[in-house]
Amino acid sequence: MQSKWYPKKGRVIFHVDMNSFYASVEAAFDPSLKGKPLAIAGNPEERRGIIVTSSYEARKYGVKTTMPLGEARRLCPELIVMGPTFERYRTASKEMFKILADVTPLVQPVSIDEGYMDITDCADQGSPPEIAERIQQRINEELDLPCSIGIAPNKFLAKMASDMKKPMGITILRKRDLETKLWPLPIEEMYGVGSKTAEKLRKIGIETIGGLAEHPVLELKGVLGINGERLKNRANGMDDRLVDPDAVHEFKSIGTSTTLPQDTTNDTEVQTVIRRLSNKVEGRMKNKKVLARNVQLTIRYHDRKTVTRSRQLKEFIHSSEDLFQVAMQLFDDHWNQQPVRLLGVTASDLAEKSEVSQQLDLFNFEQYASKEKLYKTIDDLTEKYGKNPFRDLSNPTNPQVNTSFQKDFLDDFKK
DNA sequence: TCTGGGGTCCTAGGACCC
DNA sequence: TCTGGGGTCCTAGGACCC
Repeated sequence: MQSKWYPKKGRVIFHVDMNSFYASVEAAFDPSLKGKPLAIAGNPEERRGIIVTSSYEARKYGVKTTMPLGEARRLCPELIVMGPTFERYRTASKEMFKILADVTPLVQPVSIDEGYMDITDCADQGSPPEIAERIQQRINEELDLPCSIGIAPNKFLAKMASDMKKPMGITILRKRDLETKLWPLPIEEMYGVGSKTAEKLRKIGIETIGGLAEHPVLELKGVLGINGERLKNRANGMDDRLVDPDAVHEFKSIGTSTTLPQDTTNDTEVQTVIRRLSNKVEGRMKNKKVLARNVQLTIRYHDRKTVTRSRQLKEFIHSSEDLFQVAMQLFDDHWNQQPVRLLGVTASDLAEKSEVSQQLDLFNFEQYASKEKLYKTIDDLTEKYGKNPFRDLSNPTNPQVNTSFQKDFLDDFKK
């Protein structure tokens, strides 16, 4: 949520973007790879082999992210291809964010290799370009990794700025630079505009970010809905989103999926895969100490048509057996008998384990002298807080527990 | 050469309640 | 006797990003 408060004074936001991160980490790990065309590809020998990241040397040959491996090899016969080593990337990422945290606690990681910083109150450490340069040098000297940094008054402009000079760039994008630096760019280079949106915009005569910036908002809303207005504001350099260091902990779903070695219609094979995916999701839920109340199954068919089917549950679950049962039920209910290419299991509507067990305690009636006493206590507290935090008291297995208000309520109740 | 796996946010319709 | 409109929840799909 955005705070209602916005600073009167302009902010200074950095976007730090690691350059071809996976490839750079591998080259730092094994310096003999430096200066060579290198690509990281998911499972090189299987059909899921697509390019995840490539070094700048490889990019010169036209090797690009999401390109099938075979095509990449054709474009660049001497391409060195490696599978990903995620542990290495996670370690490097942690070290990188440590360096950012030395400047300010206002760091918001957005993925393994990029993050925003709000350095508005870091004037004592030097000018923004000086701070950026120090960060870039430290990451380069201590981790042997290149990065680009965008400096701007908000997140959107900082993001666009970090893209403007790579690798090892530092780019300042001020409001007064919009006309010369941002507006001439083709519309699809705008963050938030993908191929579908770009196509719609081109249909109404918009070719550049500048064209979007000055287009009548009504027509934009007609074509893109509320997003049309937001994109127009961004194109005009307006973006109020705050740098939120806690956002990274507020994840909303945990899922995993896999493309099968071959398409299948075999029920036991499907069962084996869904079992494996459920185990994996359970493991990650355990690590994060969360329970889930919604399970989603993804099926991609041989023709790449993808359907998702989900079920909202009465109670929170955590075991792989429960995940498996729900996912398998969804499969049996909705599979159209066509060969399956990919399967996925996702847990969502998450709650922290500690909060859910508090809930269960609350409704363990035996610990109170009587049900009447429990309800009386809840009534008293409801009066005190002006509202009852539980959606439906007649169904104690279906409470909602995600707000701090509810936490306070529960803490109070325990007294 | 045929297109991975991890996510988030938004939209829209139907069910249901008031 | 006929009927409005708001709000929330649930489900499914689409768009986008790294």
